[in-house]
Amino acid sequence: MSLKKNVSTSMDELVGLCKRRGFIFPSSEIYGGYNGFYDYGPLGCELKRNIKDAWWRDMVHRRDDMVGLDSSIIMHPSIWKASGHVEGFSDPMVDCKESKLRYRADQLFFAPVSVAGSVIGYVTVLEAPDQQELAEAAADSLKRKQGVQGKLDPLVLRDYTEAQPKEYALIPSPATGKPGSLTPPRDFNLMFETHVGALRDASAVAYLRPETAQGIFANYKNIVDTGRVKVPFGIAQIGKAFRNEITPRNFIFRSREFEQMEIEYFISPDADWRQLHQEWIKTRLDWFVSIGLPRESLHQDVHQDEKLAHYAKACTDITFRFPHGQQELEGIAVRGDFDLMQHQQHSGKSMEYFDEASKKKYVPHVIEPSLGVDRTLLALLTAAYCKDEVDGEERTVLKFHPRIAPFKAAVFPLVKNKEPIVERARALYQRLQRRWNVFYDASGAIGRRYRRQDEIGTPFGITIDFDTLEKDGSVTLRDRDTTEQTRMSEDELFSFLEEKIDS
RNA sequence: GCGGGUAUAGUUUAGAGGUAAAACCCCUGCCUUCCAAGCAGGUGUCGUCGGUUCGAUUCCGUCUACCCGCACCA
Repeated sequence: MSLKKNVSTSMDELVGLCKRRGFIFPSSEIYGGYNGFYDYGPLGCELKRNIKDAWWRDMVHRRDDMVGLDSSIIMHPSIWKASGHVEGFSDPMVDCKESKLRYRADQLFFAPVSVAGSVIGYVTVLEAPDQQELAEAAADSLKRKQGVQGKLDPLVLRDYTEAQPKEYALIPSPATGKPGSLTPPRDFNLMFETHVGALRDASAVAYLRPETAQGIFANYKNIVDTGRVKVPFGIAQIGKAFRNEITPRNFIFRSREFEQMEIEYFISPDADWRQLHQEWIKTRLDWFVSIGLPRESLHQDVHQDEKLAHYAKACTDITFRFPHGQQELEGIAVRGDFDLMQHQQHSGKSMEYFDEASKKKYVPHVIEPSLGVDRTLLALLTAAYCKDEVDGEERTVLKFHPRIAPFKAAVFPLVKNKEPIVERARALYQRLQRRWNVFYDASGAIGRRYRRQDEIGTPFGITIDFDTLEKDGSVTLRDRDTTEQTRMSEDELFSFLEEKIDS
């Protein structure tokens, strides 16, 4: 058997396999599909559930400092005002009609150029550390081109969102340098709106949550008051989130409805957050490896200070080599006390915590490891997808870790026209089924049945043959990745599977 | 949102202005003592809406979805 590395898994192949085998379907496909939404089929929902279960077990059940939460998707609209999503979770965009380029209005700066109080034109610069100098140079060149004498008045840069309607026609496009080709800024809030109650007026507006994290902050006080938790501790939540993305793309990587697994880990303001941050990064990297992502496919993207959001002290993304490029899987941010302070201010409720150990009162800071379930699933599919050759025949294999494989094992009677073999196989299948999600298949040649399971990532095939009945009761266990076979007793089989799947 | 491309069975493809095909897959039966075997049978298709036409899956337009590039991704 020769192995080919899956160096260039193409997204097309993956999408095709997902659909063909029932992992993922386009949403509403019978009506032509619906951009940005996907459905998880029989195998996909098992895979997804296994990912979430593994995360919950490892991050919540197997730790002493974590508790869980399941908050509502629609929450009081004030939550999103406090969090900044109503104001800030939007990107006003500007298009240049001539060059077809698009800019974020808040990253595009302009200023009227005036000499001795009279405006001779406008200049535009893109956001940059030296934008003031660039603008002044542009203004200078404008003055010379127009042959105007005199000293330039000081330039006052404003971003494009502050432009007056009458100025739109005067501001030059950064691409062409000519005025008049920029559109007015178009506002785009990424939150889905809905209405709560019978009235559909402005007072009834509510939002589908764009992240699960705010549900955690909103319940922080409840959990501190009732949960017998002590800082440092974390609250974990898994749930759907919704963002009205401008351009969903790359299959389930960026969709409008997706599922998050988020932790808010509350720490003392005096704690060594740099070290705790590093510990979380390691914890999360190890976890990805434990569910089957190769360590060498994972990288860290450390955000530079100037790239950080205003509420973050540090942020490191864990990225993965997806078919469409090296992209973010999980963000691990140090958010300080921004969110709790915002909610304290907007709700008027104290978010202070009394620390018994230090006898101090404070609002805790947080470290936020936040990842997408769907992205994790896509990463696992990408990593698992392989094409092998077995005896000259190409086969497609999903080399899932047994922990997350949709089916843990498949049971086959070697032939189906010998009733005792079939009976014995069904009996074993039913025994296994009490414990794991397993599959039974009696149709077709045994080799075909193995290949079918290879393609959906079932790690083990168990075959009942004549020796099982006539000799020692042993069964054949066939390994998906090596295709090697081992005979073992049913008792040995159970302890083998237990070790491989549940450890 | 802009530009380009694509859309025929579950998959990969063929096809012609006049009853739409093949291979593989899938299902059933027979056979089969470990890697997609064989035999017999079977299900299933022109993305949407509109126009031209006696007749459109084919020509034209619309919409939708997908792919590539640009832009975007607190």
